[in-house]
Amino acid sequence: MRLATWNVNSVKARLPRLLEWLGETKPDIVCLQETKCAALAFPAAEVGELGYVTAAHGDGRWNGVAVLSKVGMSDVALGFPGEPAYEGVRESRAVGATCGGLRIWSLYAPNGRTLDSPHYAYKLEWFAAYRAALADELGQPLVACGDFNVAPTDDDVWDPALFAGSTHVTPAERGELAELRALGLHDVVPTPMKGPHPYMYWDYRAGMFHQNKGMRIDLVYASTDVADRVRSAYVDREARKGKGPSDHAPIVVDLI
DNA sequence: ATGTCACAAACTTTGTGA
Repeated sequence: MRLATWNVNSVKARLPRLLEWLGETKPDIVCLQETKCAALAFPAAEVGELGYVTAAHGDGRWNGVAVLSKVGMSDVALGFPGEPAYEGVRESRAVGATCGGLRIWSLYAPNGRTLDSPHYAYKLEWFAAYRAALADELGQPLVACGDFNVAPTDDDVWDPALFAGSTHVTPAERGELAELRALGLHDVVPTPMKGPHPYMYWDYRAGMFHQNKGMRIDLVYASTDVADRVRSAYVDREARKGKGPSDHAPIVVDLI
């Protein structure tokens, strides 16, 4: 069983690359984030030709998440109970589905913007609400993965000093990850394709990818039974190269 | 590091978000 998660930064803009990558990598289950696509506009027919069924949750211009599966799909959940709204709008940041005997969540956590922004408070509330909702789903093989917009440790950013006073690295944000792990979830850390750090996000600007100034903010959190089945996990940095990439690379996890 | 990219409306340029 091969599982993947990828923040594609617009599924429409990335569609040729996504289809090529799916054909080469052949994951059984794929979690996508930042599809930036209304649910009805998702290219389900195109991925369908490769054998995937789709669960898409989308607003249109911003956010948007999806699960693709070749191994069946049931119990699709668009968002989760108690999911908070931002400025009155419940955004498309979580989609759940049961595929191939696994409970899967594709997550796109709020960015937070700045520490004094209402978006930061919303980010922390969103994590707490997700954790509460997930408590009802424990006891089955489960994977919660996607763009968490939090670097778990200082080793997960290229220069921790630059992040002083910024989002993504605060004790409060890292505390939310710790609370998720306290539910019995395990951080499946992928192997980097190059260099010592399993970064999968590099800003488009300033040659950050070339200099490997990246971050590990996309995470795979797996229940114990699933974590015990992990044979390998890697960051596919090849997918970040070339013309028209996302600013994130995919993570690929192989389960026994 | 603030050097790019994607989107949509104000639509051949700008504002927003990341």
